[in-house]
Amino acid sequence: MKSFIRVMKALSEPNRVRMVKLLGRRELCVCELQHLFGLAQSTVSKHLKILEEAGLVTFRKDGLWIIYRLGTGEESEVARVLLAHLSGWLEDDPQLAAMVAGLPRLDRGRICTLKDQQESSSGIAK
Amino acid sequence: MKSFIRVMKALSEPNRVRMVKLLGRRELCVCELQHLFGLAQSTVSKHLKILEEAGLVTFRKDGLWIIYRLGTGEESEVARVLLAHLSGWLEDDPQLAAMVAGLPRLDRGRICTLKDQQESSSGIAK
DNA sequence: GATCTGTATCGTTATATGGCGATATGGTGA
DNA sequence: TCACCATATCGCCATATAACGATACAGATC
Repeated sequence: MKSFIRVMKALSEPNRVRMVKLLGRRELCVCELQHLFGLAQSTVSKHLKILEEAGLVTFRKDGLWIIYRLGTGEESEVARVLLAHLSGWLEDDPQLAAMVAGLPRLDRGRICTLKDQQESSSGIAK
Repeated sequence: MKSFIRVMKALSEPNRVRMVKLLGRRELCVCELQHLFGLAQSTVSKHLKILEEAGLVTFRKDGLWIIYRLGTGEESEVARVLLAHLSGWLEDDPQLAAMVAGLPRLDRGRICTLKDQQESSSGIAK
């Protein structure tokens, strides 16, 4: 029951669901997600931790960057099933669509390196 | 997105999930659930409302009783898919198993009619 | 109509959650 | 070693949620 609830709670928050959907397109580092969502870095990090503890995402390190990608759902059938369905669900969410549209223009090397972070007002969601 | 979140939130609370599982066995009125869970009547009613708004359960009236049963998920694919999976998931939850074991002994006419409600300490969950 | 009785709603309280800024951590490179 | 940068963690605040008791509503019975 506990692991089931963990997965359901993780997917009970719209921004977390959008993160999962985006990671279904391609892997993303924390600062890319931060720019896409227009949230504080600490907020994004916390969301990712919740998703990771639910078995929905994993990560690898690349230098200073921590790059998140979809989990395989190996540890949790619930996670596996929901990940499978999520790839088709919610494609019509406007905020998600806007972020997906912005994905190609998203250049990790350019975005995560600038220190004038106030330019992060290019954030889309909330 | 909103209806998706509604379903996920509804299934993010262990007692609500157990209610869905129990209703998968047979339909139950509010006071039967109240006795099974050992919760206040108002709490049970609120949980059922949340499940109903998510499309996971429906109800019919039988005299004074309001009898809840599983929804068909007609209105929501998310609800339909999760209801289908839930019938197999979580069968090993101890609290749920205890309630399922008590189902045969549960007699609506006997339980819901007594006014000595302090006997409701036969509640199992929490 | 008056009165039960089962259920829904309201008001309150304690805890959980999402958000932020500040700080800690840990790898990179001078 | 010493900055520096991306990320994680901490502390705080505002809102959401689960619990309860009290009350309102609605059907049944007298």
